[in-house]
Amino acid sequence: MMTNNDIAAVFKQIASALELLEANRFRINGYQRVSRVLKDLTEDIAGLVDENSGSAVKRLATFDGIGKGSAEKIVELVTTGKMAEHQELLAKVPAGLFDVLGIPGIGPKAATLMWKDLGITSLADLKARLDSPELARLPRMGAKTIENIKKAIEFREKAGDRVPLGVARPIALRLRDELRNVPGVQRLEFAGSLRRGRETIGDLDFLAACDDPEAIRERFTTLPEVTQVLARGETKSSVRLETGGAVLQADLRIVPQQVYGAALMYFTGSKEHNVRLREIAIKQQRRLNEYGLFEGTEERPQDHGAAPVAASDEESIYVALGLSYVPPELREDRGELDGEPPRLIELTDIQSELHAHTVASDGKMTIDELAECAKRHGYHTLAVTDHSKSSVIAGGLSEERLLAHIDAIREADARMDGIKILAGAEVDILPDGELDYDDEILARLDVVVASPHASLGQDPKTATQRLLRAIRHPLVHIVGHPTGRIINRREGLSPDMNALFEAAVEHDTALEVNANWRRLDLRDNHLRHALEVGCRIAINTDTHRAEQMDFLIYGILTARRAGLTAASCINTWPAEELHAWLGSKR
DNA sequence: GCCGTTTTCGGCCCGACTGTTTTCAGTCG
Repeated sequence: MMTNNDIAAVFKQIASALELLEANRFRINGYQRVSRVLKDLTEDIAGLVDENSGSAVKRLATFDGIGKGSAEKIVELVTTGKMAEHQELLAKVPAGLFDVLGIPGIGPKAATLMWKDLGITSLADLKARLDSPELARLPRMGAKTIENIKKAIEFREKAGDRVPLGVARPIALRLRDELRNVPGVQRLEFAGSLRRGRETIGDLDFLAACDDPEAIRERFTTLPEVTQVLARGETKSSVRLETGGAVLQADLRIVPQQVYGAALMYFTGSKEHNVRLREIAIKQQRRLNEYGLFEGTEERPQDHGAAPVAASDEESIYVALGLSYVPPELREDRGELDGEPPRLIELTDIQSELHAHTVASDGKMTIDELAECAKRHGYHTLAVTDHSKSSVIAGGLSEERLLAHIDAIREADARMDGIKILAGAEVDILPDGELDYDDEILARLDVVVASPHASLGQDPKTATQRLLRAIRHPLVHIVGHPTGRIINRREGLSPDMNALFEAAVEHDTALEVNANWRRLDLRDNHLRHALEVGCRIAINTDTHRAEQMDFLIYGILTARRAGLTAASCINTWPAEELHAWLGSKR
């Protein structure tokens, strides 16, 4: 069974092969865009093709970036398991060369030279010949370049995957605060995918405005975490750093304060969003770059004394282009420039936590400690939701223990002021969709969060049926971390998400955005489609220890990326409204 | 390759930095 990601990977590889064969760069861009669009789709392409390959071509070609040609190639790939063009390219380009191209600093020109002139066809080949005189004889291949390639290979092997948001963000906050202490710094923020709240981060981007550029540059390139300085230019520096077990690249861009907004916009990206904005500017006979929005189409207007139409803040640039301000989380070229962006949910909108664990199962806090923690966050309601009996490793509760636990929760609720404590459970959705407690027990609970924990390698059809049963169950309020994926570690279930969303609307069951940064499940693009059909959403931290309640920000960022408004999130509702909704399922 | 409020051809974002260059190519984001 071919997944959307599999198909996207084929298109990405075609683009890489064409780069190595020095094809037209716009054609390469075209294939790259198809790959990106495919990754973002929630419709199961293979399923679409299975139903009717003719209409699948038409449907696929309706997505921006996918034309008739690519649509037909997708159908060919899904129906035959192969794509002629892809196979032809693979016959021309050695497979190992893609890894060489993946080394930072090695682009298509260098990789092609190594291949054609020296017969290097894999990363192993390259590593074996790093010190050979033939390599040094290639054009533009001096001692420094070779040294940089060595370090880049080392970095790539050590750094591995993109860094999860929850690892990168605390590091970035710490570095940001440290850099803000440098004398003369007027503004300093992080930008890039971190500011956009992506679930994984490629590198850390910082933007500074300051009186004394040399001071901030010096501090940045000599931070104790820095292991290598890659660039140290007038306005841009680049380093590799190791901290807290993470290996990352970080960039610092320094600009005058009066163009800070334009630079922040440019540095926040995404690249594709920036390209769209610049195209809009061109249509208006203007030019947009990191120094501002300028009248006319002259190159580098900032060098010729031109005054920008807008530059100091991001919003003024969107407005000058005739657009609404787009929050960073939405800047992904997914249609955010058409029409008015919604008013996105914020951290302070959250008023309840509906998924949290205590020492009764695998949490570290007692009921009282958990409730105090929730109170400190200003919540009006906390649901205590320990694991059910099948989650043996997590100390899941037998029916007897659960009944006693419910009593203890009720007592704590009676004892404590300032917060409503609800008796709940995180009930396993068993592999066949059955729940881990029977209905009589479930009916005694104020809140039922039903979540999949085991058999997460199920095929999509079985997984769909499994989750549908839970969504349709009249006593279930929320389906927790619906796919069970763990970022960079486990794919999780791949059900027909659209079928889940429709059922969730029909049965008034909320779907969770689990805010734990290892999960972020629902993920952003799933959630975007859930909102299109009108699902109710819960954002929960799944807290096991006090500090994990601060994971909420990752759930909020993910939700904002999907365009979630406060009203659609049950955790934002006032107590009476929330309690009434929970009660409607009893 | 894709696309269209200059639409079926002719465009397709823009700038910084490094290294190896005598004036710029390659890479990156």
